[in-house]
Amino acid sequence: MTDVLPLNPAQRAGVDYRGGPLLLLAGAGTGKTRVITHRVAALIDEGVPAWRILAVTFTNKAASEMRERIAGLLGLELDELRRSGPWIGTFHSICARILRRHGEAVGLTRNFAIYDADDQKKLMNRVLKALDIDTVGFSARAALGKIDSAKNLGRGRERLSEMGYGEPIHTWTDRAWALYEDQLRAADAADFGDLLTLAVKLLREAGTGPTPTPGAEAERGPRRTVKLHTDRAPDQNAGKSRAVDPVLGLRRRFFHVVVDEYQDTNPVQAELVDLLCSEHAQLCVVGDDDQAIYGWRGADVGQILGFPDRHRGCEVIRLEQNYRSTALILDCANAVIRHGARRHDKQLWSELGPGEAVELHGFADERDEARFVARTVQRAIDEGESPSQIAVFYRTHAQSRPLEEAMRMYGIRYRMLGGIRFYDRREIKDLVSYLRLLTNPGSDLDCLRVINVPARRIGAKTIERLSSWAARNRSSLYEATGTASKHGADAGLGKAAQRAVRGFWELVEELRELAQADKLSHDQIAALVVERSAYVESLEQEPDGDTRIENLNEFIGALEQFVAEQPEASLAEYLEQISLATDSDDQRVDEAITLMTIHSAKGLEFDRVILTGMEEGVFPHIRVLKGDDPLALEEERRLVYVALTRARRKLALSYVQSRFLWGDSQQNEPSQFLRQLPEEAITRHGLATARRRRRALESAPRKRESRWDDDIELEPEFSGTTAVGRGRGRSGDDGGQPSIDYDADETVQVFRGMQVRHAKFGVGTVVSWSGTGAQMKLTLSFGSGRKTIMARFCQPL
DNA sequence: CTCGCTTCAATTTTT
DNA sequence: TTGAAGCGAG
Repeated sequence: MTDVLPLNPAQRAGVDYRGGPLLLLAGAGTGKTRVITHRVAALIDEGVPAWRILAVTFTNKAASEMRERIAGLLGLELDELRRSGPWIGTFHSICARILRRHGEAVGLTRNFAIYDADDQKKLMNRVLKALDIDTVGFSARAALGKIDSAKNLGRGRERLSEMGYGEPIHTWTDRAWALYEDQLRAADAADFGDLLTLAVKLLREAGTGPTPTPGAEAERGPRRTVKLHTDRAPDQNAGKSRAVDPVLGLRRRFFHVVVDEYQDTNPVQAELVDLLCSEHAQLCVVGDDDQAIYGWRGADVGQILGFPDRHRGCEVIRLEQNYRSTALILDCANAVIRHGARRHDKQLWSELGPGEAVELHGFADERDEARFVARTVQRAIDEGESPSQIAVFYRTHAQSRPLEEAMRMYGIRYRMLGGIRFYDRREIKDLVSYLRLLTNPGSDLDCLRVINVPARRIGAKTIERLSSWAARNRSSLYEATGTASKHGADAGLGKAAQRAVRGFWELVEELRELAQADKLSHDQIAALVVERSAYVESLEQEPDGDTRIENLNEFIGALEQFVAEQPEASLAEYLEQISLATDSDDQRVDEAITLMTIHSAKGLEFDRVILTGMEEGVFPHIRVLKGDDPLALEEERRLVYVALTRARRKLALSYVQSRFLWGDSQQNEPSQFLRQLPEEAITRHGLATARRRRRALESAPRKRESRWDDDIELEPEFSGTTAVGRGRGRSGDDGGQPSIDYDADETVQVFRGMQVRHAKFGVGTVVSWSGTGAQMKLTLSFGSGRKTIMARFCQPL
């Protein structure tokens, strides 16, 4: 993390090598980011014009971290670095940037919108309806899945039925795809796949031409252009006598290209890299085949494995010294990954000493597991560990709920990555749709979304009439509202409907004029949308209205900040940032621990990691076990590896015997990956069912006879129920409920998670209790912290 | 036209 | 269990 230590020889080589294509195989925690940032900084330091440098990362977070660190190394302010113009971003953001500038050729204006998964699904549903496709087993999701995989392979609207998706059903997909694509273009929109495909198409069709060599400008370029070129990027002095095709210019622009997480690039992305590498550019790709976990998104590990073959004279440098984790943790990670096939061989080692053994815990069910997690976290925080350095992982989002509940019950602050994003909230999407409609009235999807939000008496029937009018007159839905509100009888609308539609149209027109007048900033426009549409008033009527209104304000606040930071940027560019944002891009909250899937943990590290749900069918996932793709299991293995190598000092894994998931409870064996952990690196902690647990409390630990973990010693301590029935301690699930006497004639059962009200502190949740009757004290968790209070001062809710 | 009800289907990982 | 889509009553 720090840049205080000197680079080790391999890292140094990665920074300094200039002899051609370079493959940097960087195991987890080997200082990969350090090498990349030092490399870019060194290039700039050597006089390579910064705008000639392209660095591609996997997440926006990684991109901003890289920017900061490079700026730091060069002693520049972030703004100075930005102005000097290196391109640092994710594939998607770089493509979006290219398309904003040059997208006309592929049918996008500079204000095009980016459709997220939700938008895509809505659009596809409309398409399927329009085509009258509602065959069983043909969902929008399935169609989009096929289309997306095709796009990840670099195809654009070819016939899926001819692409190896041979089944008859895909003639439907062909038709659906064609219409879907038409609708996207008509709406001036692109989906995630389009960003890549269209950018590649653009670049590919820009043709080829002579390419400048690095340094050519300085050595033999015409004097006058030297300055121009070395000082400023071409697109920053647009309009200056440059006859060259600007897109072709892009292909010749970069002298140094660095790609991070190369193991997770898919074929389109690989082609994009090639297209952006001018003939003499130095390409440096960095990655770890052991951490390839995006095969399902079209990424191809073959890309990194075969890189040396595809690039003649390629230099391969291996980073194998791990600076992150202690040795026992690495032993586990190495052991699991060693079972994998098809990988560049490497062995991570660490000088940090053995550290603590990796803990392996078994539980009866997911609630026990969650309690264990909460208690472990609580103890760690009590002992001074920083919550921001603690993470809990799971394979799928579905596993998060019991964990969240346990956190709330214990009053532990947490944040969750990858659940419902802030920008996915209904109210935010509504506002965004309004904003998109202002810049882009052709977007039927957005029009559809807000035409009756807040409810203004425009229902399905009216919308249907408007759409068919629009279809007949080959206009957008929004245009139709405009016309219909003037002479609405054309569309067959009744008086009331006409008035309602007119109201909507006038509202949007007014807002559009204000937006186009350029007098108001984007955040002011957004505030105006909310105000004029009376959205807040309608939210006030709803159950969770307050929260939603707060969210809107937060959104407008964020927009205001964006305007302050980038006054020149368009609204479309801000909305782009939103579309491409992930939760992991959010700022780290210091006082909260993090709950996330392993996929979103990629690239992160924590002092303490708890990996939950290590069961067959959960991890490896059931779809992998049932499917017939042997490579899928390998990807699960790599996922385990990624999870384990996130931990710096403390690592615990847990599994349960019975898990309630998707409506019913399933009994699963411990994950096969657990068997691969070396005994000498782990300590085992017991599993017990609820019944056995009680027995265990009475007698000393003993062996059990189940096929389940014959070798596991029962530990009465493990799941926090030792004090059941004794009326104290952090317990209180099954049996032996203690009670509070509130009044002579009223006794109330106490249970953990129970909500009570205190006159001064408000509503809190029972975490634990001690004493009985009038002497009983409750430990309560309030939003602000915990308090221990006499039970008789609390009211049950 | 809206609202509230029922039914039904889906349920990995994400830019 | 959840969410979305479909249906009928006011």
